[in-house]
Amino acid sequence: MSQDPKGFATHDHSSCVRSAIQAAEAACAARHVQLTPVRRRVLEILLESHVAMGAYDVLARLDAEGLGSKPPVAYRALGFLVDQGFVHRIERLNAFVACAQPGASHDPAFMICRGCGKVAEAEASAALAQPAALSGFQVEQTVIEAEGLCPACQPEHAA
Amino acid sequence: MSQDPKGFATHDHSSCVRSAIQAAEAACAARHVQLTPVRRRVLEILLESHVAMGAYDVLARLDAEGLGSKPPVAYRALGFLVDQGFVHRIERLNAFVACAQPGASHDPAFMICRGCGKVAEAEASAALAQPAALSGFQVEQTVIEAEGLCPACQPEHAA
DNA sequence: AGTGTGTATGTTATAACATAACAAGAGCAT
DNA sequence: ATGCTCTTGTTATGTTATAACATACACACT
Repeated sequence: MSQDPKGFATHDHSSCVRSAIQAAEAACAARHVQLTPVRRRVLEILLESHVAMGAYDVLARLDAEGLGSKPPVAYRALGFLVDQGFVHRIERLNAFVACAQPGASHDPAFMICRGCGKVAEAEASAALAQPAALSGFQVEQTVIEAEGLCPACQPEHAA
Repeated sequence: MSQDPKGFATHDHSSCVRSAIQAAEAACAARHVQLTPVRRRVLEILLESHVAMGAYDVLARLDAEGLGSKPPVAYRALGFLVDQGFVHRIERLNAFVACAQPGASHDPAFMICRGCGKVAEAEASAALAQPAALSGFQVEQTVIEAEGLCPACQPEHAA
């Protein structure tokens, strides 16, 4: 698929959230796994923005809401959401971001704005297919993360 | 350049080490920075294998040799080596590996074997060029890390 | 109702990774 | 000898992540 990366463009965020939650609910039902209150709330928290959050930031929110105060609570919920593909881990930041394209590609690529922290999701070209084939390496999972500046955070060059 | 990834193939490792050290010495001289004993030793330690090491593993080695026992010693040396391009940080592992291709590309891509831990370095195709252009994102640095199995660690399928 | 099973959560403790901040030495130029 | 810069030493702490064990809850079977 050659989809628009979507990430940084302004968009109807509330519908973005709604569809993500619905997709998660549907997927959980289909897979016979539970979107429990903690798990659902963590997903909602991450969906509030397209900014990546650390596990302890998420935990602080849970704590404030009385949903849990100890690290494993946050890590377990995040682990579940990552396993189900509703949330992605950003290795570069040791942080987590809600999946922007529910149902779309696994092994996505990310563009991380160092200005505003927003993370956009894009299609991962098979970046290592050729060298892997050459060397006989069997790729199981690929991390592709670019850091830089989103359009809104770039210094105006013309004016 | 469309270079052989080299990584997992057996090779003359001592010459591999020698050339890396020489390249580092030359580069340091050219840039008027110092390859001090600690820095040099850290590079040598990482060069002993193509396996990524955590900062604390490196530190343990330094400590055993009387070269330093506190985290900042290791992190400073590693930071220097990364800045100079002699060592790469593997985000996925929170670990460090000696650069296998002194002088070659910046922004390399890595293949990480989950069996033996070896890390091979390859050319990073411009994996995000297209989506970045589409969305107006200005890429400054890219992390490309594939995890999987190197040829030696793949279960024999035929026999 | 009682019991077993599986899944999820609560809690303690600790492991693993990383850096801020300040003190002290070493080399070199003035 | 004084000041400057770079490097290292050290203390303390911050940040990220998980192992291990206890508890609870739901459902299924008898």
